[in-house]
Amino acid sequence: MTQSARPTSLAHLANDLRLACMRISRRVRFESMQAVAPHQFSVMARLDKSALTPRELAEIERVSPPSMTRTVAALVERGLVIRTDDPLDGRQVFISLTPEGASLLRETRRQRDAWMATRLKGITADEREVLVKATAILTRVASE
Amino acid sequence: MTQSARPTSLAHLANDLRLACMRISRRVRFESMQAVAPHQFSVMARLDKSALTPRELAEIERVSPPSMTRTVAALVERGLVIRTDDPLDGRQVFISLTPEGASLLRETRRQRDAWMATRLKGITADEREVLVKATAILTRVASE
DNA sequence: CACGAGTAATGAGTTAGGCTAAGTAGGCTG
DNA sequence: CAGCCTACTTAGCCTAACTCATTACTCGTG
Repeated sequence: MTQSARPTSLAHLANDLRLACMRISRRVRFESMQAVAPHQFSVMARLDKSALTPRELAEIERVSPPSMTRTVAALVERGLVIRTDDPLDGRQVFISLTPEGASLLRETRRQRDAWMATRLKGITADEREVLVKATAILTRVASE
Repeated sequence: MTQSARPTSLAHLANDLRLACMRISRRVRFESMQAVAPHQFSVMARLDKSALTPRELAEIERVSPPSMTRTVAALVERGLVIRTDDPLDGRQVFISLTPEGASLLRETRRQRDAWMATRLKGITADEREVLVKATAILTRVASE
């Protein structure tokens, strides 16, 4: 009630929309499978598109290189990612998903989507139409 | 583009909307002030409306009572919250924000809102109207 | 072509926050 | 008032972050 019935100033919209997104995000993370720790899952998600070096992963995840070494080691241990030597630069290694890792990633995403879809079942057709339009805007805003 | 131009099935909407919310949430968390650790900030936010006992905080944050003891101790140490004995039940204590804690909370929220508001400056009036409606729906969905 | 500077990754050691189990103090009830 | 329950804390362990130091390799230059 405090959220939705307020004047539509930009500041209020920013506040309410931010809170709504953060709550949704929080609940999605909570409800989904906990097969790997959040920081491990985050790394796996980065590897979905392409293989990366430990340093790149560390920078993307804003973590120190030794921490990433540790996280990667744990994922290698579990068979979810694999290390490959760079043939051109002997100092570097590439980290990529194993089939098991890719499968786990897909499964987790499927569960998250399922949770979200369940939530959306209760809305009306009009509301759905609003959310479809809003999603396009939000996606653009998030990527700016 | 992969996000917004897809058919409006419930499954696609769930996926796109979830991703958009999670990205926004992630970016807000990244961009805002890091004066206190996330779990500490979360506790402070809970104390904004009213004082709570350690047990209540532990349950809300889904953390064990000893962990909450530690978190609260760290916040007391920094002067951001204060412990008050319950005059009716000598076992209990109440945790509440100090003026400094309340001030830090406001400042962090202000920063987060500012980030979000900046993002929203670029949208059209129509889009804003869509987001206002969507926010009400999302807020309801997130609290179900 | 050898050697010093620079870079990638990792190892060692510390700190912080999570947990469980156990302890202490205060309230409640037969 | 004895015994039990509850609220919180302390103790001890585990994991994951950090910094600093080390190893292995690359590259540029004298």
